[in-house]
Amino acid sequence: MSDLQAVRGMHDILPEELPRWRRLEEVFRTISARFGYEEIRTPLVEYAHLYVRSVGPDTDIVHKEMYLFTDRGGEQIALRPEFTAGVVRALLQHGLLHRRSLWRLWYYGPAFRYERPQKGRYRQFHQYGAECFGSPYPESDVEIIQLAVAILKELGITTYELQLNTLGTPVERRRYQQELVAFFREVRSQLSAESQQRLERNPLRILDSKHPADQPFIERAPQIWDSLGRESREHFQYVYTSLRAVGIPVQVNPRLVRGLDYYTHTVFEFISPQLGAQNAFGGGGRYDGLVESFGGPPVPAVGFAFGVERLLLLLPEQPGQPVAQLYVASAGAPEAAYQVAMHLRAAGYRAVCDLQRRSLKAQLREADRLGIPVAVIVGEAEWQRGNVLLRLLSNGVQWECPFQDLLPHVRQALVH
RNA sequence: GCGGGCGUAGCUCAGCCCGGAGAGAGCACCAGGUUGUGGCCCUGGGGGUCGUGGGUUCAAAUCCCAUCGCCCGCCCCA
Repeated sequence: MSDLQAVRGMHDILPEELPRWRRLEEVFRTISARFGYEEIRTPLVEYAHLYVRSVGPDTDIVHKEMYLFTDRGGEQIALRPEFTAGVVRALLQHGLLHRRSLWRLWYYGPAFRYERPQKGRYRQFHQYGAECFGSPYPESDVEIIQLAVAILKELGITTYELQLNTLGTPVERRRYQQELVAFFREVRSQLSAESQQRLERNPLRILDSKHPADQPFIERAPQIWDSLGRESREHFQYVYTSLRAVGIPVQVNPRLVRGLDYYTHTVFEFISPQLGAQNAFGGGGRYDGLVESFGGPPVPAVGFAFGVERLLLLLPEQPGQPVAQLYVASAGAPEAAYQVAMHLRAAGYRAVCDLQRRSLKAQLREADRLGIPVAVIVGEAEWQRGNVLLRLLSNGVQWECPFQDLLPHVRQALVH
């Protein structure tokens, strides 16, 4: 069994689970389109350096979670740990930003992080996300969040909280970070070991530490709000008030900082109490400096991503659909039954028949179990007369009809 | 990367603490009862290296060690 085991943290999606996945994928497609977002697909792998530059050299993602390998040409390659870097790279590589000043894009697919597996956390996981390039204005932040909310609404997911914060401009953010470092240095020895490390590597993250030892200092720490200029405040205020205005409940969380280095201004997270430790099932924010830092024009952008596996944990059950509409059973005439099935398929019906040479009884049991509503029974005697039997599995009503007239009879049988 | 819990049939689990006679139950699956008719019922049947490896013992599902996997918390994030 151990050699017949999927790689740790990797999961099969079995036929019975696929209806729910397809439902999600369909909603992603239709709601994105409704907002005018276009799909983009980028490779599963990129040069590792891309993520060092975008996500940040001091983040855990780059530090210890990337799947890295050297290809046969000696290049350092990474399995994508997220999508934004690849999307920005594609935009620049193909010069798309010269063709249009605004791009609305969405993506969906697997991503990889070498983490300890847990419920809702896998090494191969799926993300849906959307990015809007070309607007520095808060209207685009609001649109991106509304897109996310529209998807949740369409899926029937209602028990969640949307948390919102701002990190200001890169300059303000840097200034704030320096203030934070200065503040926490004073009490360094009293902080948790993790936070002492964060102080050097990623000080903002001290703010969302769960460690009890850190809490009193976090409460007294300087607030980002005080480091912001007028424009940043107005930007945040606009986002907040217009979300409230359209009835989206928002919780301002001044300690929400998120783990990627490229965020500026608006950051947000969707969290659900149903998920346990991995309670964030979506998140995003503005990243105005990223495109330029890649060597492109100074194009502002905002985006977000959902963790699809976590969304799935929140998704209400779907009623299963039967694999076929018709079961063509044979009573001593298997070849004729196969012929009848092919006839029905040619007419567009989903029809299956027995492949195990089983008894009629077993065939009907199978049909019932599969939830197939109508059986076409091809019996030797009736076939001699050019007829077949139709049987409604719901109530056992059964009748004989000429094979010639099968299609109208089937149509009628399926109405019941 | 750290701490804890759990791995027995396809699934849910009992048995393990207090080692010993055939490795069990329910559900699922297959067949028969109806030699051409599903669901309910009855009868029978198939299916298990007790996660894996090692150790202790006359004897290990049961005790010990290691290892792998899953789950929970930390961490991280979607």
